[in-house]
Amino acid sequence: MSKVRVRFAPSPTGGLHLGGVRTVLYNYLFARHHGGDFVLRIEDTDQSRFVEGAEEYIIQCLEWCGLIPDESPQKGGAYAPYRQSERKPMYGQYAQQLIDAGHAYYAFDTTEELEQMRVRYKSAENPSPQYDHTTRLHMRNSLSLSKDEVADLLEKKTPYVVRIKMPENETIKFHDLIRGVVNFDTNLVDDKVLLKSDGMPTYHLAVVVDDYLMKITHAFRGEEWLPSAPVHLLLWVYLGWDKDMPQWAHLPLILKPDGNGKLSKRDGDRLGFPVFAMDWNDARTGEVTTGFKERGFLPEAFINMLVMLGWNSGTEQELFSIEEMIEKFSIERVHKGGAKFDFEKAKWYNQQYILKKDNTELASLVMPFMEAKGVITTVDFLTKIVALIKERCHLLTDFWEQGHFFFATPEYNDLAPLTEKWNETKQSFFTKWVGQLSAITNWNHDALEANFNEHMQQAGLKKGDVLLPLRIMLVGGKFGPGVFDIAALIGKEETEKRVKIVLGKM
RNA sequence: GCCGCGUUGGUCAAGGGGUUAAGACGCCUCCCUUUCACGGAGGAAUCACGGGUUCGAUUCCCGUACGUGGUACCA
Repeated sequence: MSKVRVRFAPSPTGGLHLGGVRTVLYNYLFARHHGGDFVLRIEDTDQSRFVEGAEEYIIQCLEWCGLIPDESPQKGGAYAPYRQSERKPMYGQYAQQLIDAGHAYYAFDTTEELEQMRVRYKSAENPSPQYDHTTRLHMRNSLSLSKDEVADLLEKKTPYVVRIKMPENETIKFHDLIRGVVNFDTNLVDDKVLLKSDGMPTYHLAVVVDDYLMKITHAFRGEEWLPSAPVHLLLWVYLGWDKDMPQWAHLPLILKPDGNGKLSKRDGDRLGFPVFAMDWNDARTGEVTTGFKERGFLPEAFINMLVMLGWNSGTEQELFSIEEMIEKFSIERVHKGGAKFDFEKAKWYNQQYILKKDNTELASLVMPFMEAKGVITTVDFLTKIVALIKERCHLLTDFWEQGHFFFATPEYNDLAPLTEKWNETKQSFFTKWVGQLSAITNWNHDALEANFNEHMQQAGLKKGDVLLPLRIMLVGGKFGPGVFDIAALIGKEETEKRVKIVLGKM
C-alpha cells in the first residue's frame, strides 16, 4: 500500500473557522497515525475573493495549534508549488484532454445568457434550473454549435468556460469512510464549470488534478461537498486515474448552539464566543474578530475540544494529549451527524488544561493577558498568584478577573455587604488588630492566621463574624482564594493600608 | 421544488435485537470550605413519529416528519 498522504486545502478568504481547524486536526491525526504526510495546499483560484494576509494567518493558526504541515507553500516539498494560482498552467491540458475525449465542452454563454436561461426555465417545480442535459442544447456551446461556429468563436478569442458533460442515466456510487455507500443519479447533476474564462480552474477540476498530482490517498472535507462528489468521481475516471483515486470521507458539520444550521462567525458575535482560531483582522473592512487564542484558550485544550466534536474513542476518556489522539484516532469512529457547538463545554476543556499546567509555565502564558490589563509584574510573583487562583479560572483572561487585587488596591465600590452587619465590636476589633500588625516578624499564612484568631477570640468574635469582612477589605468583593494567603502575598504594608482604608469608610 | 446527508437527555455522546440505555458538560441537592472555586456523594432529564420483520425493537426494513447541505465562471 502506498504511503498515506492527506491534505488541507483552504481558500485564503478570511478567518480560520473552528470547523476548518477540526478538518485540519482529523487530517493531521490520520496522517500521523499512519506515518503519512500532511500537506497544506492553498486553493486561491478565485482571485475576486482573495484576501490579503489570509494565507499567512492560516499558517499562524496552524502553528498555534501545533498542526504543522509537512509540505506547504512556505516549506515547499516534492509536489510544489502548493498554491493553485501558481499551478495555473497545469490545469489547461487536462481540460483539453477531457474535451478531446468528449467528456467536456466549450461553453460561450455570457453571464447574462446564463441568467436568462435560469429565468426562462424557472417554475414552481424547478426553482433553480441547471445547466445540464435538459438545457445544454439550448445554450451556446460546442455541443449545440457546429464545428465551424465553434472554431470561429475560438479564433476570435471569444471568452469561454469548459464544462463537464454529465452522462445521462448513470448511477454514481462510492464508498465514504464515514457514511458508507452513497449513490447519485447523474441526470440530476449539472454540467459544472471546470475551467473559468480567466483560465483558472474551478475547485472541481483543481481538486482532482492536484490530488492526483500530489498523490493524495485520503481526502477529508466538509459534508457540504457531498453533492458535488459525483463530479469529482467522474473526473477521476475520465482522466484515467481512477485506480489512484483517494478514499473519501465527508465530515459532519459543526452547528450553531441554538437553533440549527452551520456555525458562522455571526453566531459567535451574537452569542459571545469565538469561532475563529485566532484574531482575524479583515484588511478590507477593518473589522477584528476575536479568536480562541486571544479569548484565553490553550491550544491543547482547543484541539482536545475539537477532536471530541464529532469523534470519540469508544471509551469514557475525554482528555487526550496529541500523542494519544494520534494513537487512538480513526476516521471510522467519526460521527455522521452534525454537532452543536457548546461554549460551556469548551471552557471546561480549557479549565482541565489550566489545572494540569505547571504553574511557572502557566504564569508565562498568563503574562500577556495581565500586561494587556496594564499589570506590571514578574513571572515569579505571577507564578504564586496563578497557583492560588488557577482552579477558579476557565480561560486565561479569567486570571485578571480573579486576581487583579494582587496588583492594585481595590476600589471598594460596594461595601454594602460589610456595612449591613457592621458594629462597634467589629470596628474596635479590626482597629486593634491592624494596629499590631507591624509587630509581626514572620509574615506568612500560618502566623497571620494564628495571630488573627487570637485577637478574634479575645474580642469574643467568631470566624463567621470577621472572615468575610477581612476578605472584603483585602479583595474588594466576596471572591478569591484564602484571605491569609492573600495577605501573605500582598505584604504587610498593603494589608495594613487596605484594612485602614475600609475602616475609614465605615 | 429536486437531490444528498442526517436524527439517542438542554449539549457532546457510548451502545446496538432482550441492558437498571454508559460517561462528560450544564442544571439541582447535599458534604467539604464560614467567600468563590476545586474535590466528593446524590438527583432530574433521552432512543423524532408511523408501519412492518420478530417471541421481543432504541437497535433491522419501509415510509413520514423535522433538520441540514447542495442546486454559482465560491470554495
